[in-house]
Amino acid sequence: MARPGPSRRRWGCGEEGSYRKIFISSDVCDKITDGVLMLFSRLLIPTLKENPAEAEAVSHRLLLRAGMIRKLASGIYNYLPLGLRVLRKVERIVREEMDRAGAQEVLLPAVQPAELWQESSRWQVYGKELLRFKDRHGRDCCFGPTHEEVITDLVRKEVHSYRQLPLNLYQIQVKFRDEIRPRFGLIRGREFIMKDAYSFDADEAGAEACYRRMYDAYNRIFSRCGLSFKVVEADSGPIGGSFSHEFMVLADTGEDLLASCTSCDYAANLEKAEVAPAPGSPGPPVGDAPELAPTPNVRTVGEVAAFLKVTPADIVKTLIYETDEGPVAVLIRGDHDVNEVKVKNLLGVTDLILAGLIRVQELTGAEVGFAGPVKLKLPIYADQAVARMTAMVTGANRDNYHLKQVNPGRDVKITAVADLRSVTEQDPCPRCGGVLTILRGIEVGHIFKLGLKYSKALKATYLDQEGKEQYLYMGCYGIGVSRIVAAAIEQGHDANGIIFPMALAPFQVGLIPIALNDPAVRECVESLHADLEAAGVEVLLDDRDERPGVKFKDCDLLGLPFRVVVGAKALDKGQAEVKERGSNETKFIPLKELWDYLGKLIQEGARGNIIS
RNA sequence: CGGGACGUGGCUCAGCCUGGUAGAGCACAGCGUUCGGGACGCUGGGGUCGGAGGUUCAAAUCCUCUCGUCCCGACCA
Repeated sequence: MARPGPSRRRWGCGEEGSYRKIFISSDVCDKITDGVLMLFSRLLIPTLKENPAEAEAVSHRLLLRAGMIRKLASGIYNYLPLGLRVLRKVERIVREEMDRAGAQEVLLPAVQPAELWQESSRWQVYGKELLRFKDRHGRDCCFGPTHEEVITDLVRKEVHSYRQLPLNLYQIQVKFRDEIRPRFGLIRGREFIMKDAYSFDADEAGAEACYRRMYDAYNRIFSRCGLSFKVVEADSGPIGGSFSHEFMVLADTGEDLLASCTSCDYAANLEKAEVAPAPGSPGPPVGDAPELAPTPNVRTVGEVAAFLKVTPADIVKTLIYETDEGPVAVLIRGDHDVNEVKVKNLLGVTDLILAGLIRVQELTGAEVGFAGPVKLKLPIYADQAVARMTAMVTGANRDNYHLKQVNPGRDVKITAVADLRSVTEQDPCPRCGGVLTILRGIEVGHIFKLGLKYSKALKATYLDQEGKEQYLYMGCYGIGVSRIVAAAIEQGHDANGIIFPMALAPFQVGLIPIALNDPAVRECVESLHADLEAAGVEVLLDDRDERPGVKFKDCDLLGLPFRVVVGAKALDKGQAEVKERGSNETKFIPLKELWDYLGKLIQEGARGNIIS
């Protein structure tokens, strides 16, 4: 019989004849050792009927139920054979696209010496997330949460000339971040698998070109993974310059909020999303001076609004923050939310913490709930919406009193006005004035320009054409490889289990024989299995001595895109039943056409796997 | 780190309030019957009730401490 397509021996199989007689147990072990057959009964796939108590998020639950992962400790997981297969699929796509974009794969150590981190001064800065320990000689070490230091060290030692540039190195590595709160299984583990790439360029223009190449590569990667995602502008922190994008998989369980315009292509992480300044200019001050109003035990915006019969938009919250440069006050309109990332960036500080009850009393002279900007002896930063208000209501810095008719320019000494709040769906798009929606997403990729931060700290330089020493321009590009596995499940599932995109499914076809003891069924399944494997289709043959219902349930749970059932009835007509996991469509296909039928569908579904 | 919940065979949980025999379902092993959507019968193995201390004649149950896990908020792929 002619084999369709190239005979791919993906699992290093032996003779074609060895596909046969798969149910003869004495042979089976040999074949398994050879890696020829993927028999359900031989693989470690400990599926669970019930939801594990420890799992809440869909992907976490289903990964456990499908026997893909098991927890070893908080935020630390074993990958079982099926889970690993999915992970490998992601890795393969990532490798292919990184290579295609001109990056080179390396493998850097997981354990790193403290010296490098001290050199970049992140040993002090990184905090408790960095897992530190000592080796037997008492030398400080850490388990790498990221590899800027290591890669920069490598490159400063090996790269000295502009002739060696540009350079883009990546790795797929286990990382460890001692997260405050690991959660949602693979979405936020402490140990996780990440692809991280670092680019080195002679100048800024080169760095930006590289950034764009990575941007394109990332789009290809996530498309190929079959994910529905959105690229958003991201906060790059104090060092990042103007370029930073995050790749978000849209999912209700996402931990990130993003604002997206329904008319243009503006999209940004909520931390970053700009608020368009309102048009027009503020009206003249109202009244002659602020007016004291008793507000006994009335503290929150809601309470004050109700008590004084005004709207939250008439009120201004005065938030007292502690920073590494001392305390500050931030003014936000009552119906708005402060955006601490924006505040941090404006102030150029790394620590920003709401002051405690006692500190607030020290600094304002009143309990929390009565702080106000009038005569407050702190630097005062006002959101642009506040600066436009007239006759606002604020705390009086006196217990049980508020002030009415406060006018920013007249009564409050404002240090600076800026965009300090988060956008809402009521705000217009800052680019086109269109309508914004707020969505949830899982961050699966982040690219940003590092500039000279690390090359300066670690003195990574090269000689340019004039023989002048120059710092290397760096970029950094991460992908949460293990997180993608979870994200794909968050996006693809139903009540029966996982619905994997073709490109990530551990197998493309689940082959289920009904009534194994029927020789005709057995014969048919054997040859189908052989034909499909030979056609390059990955098949999981459920050879277990289980009732059909059990096999159907497991097949659905595992999320294999196609289920092929061979039963006596259809077989009499020379047919097999093919069910598509995603659509639940069932068709009876003549056996002879099966590989052709499936092959086409799989190719279509896995456009991702084909490099165009 | 703050707030909440929970730790009882491999899994899901009951028992705890009101102290006295450790239970169910699933899973597992054997036998038999079944066999197109998580079958059934019989038999069997498996738990120092997270750990330590205390109260008590007696602790899964009450008290204290401790460890671990999960959920909600501040970090990040």
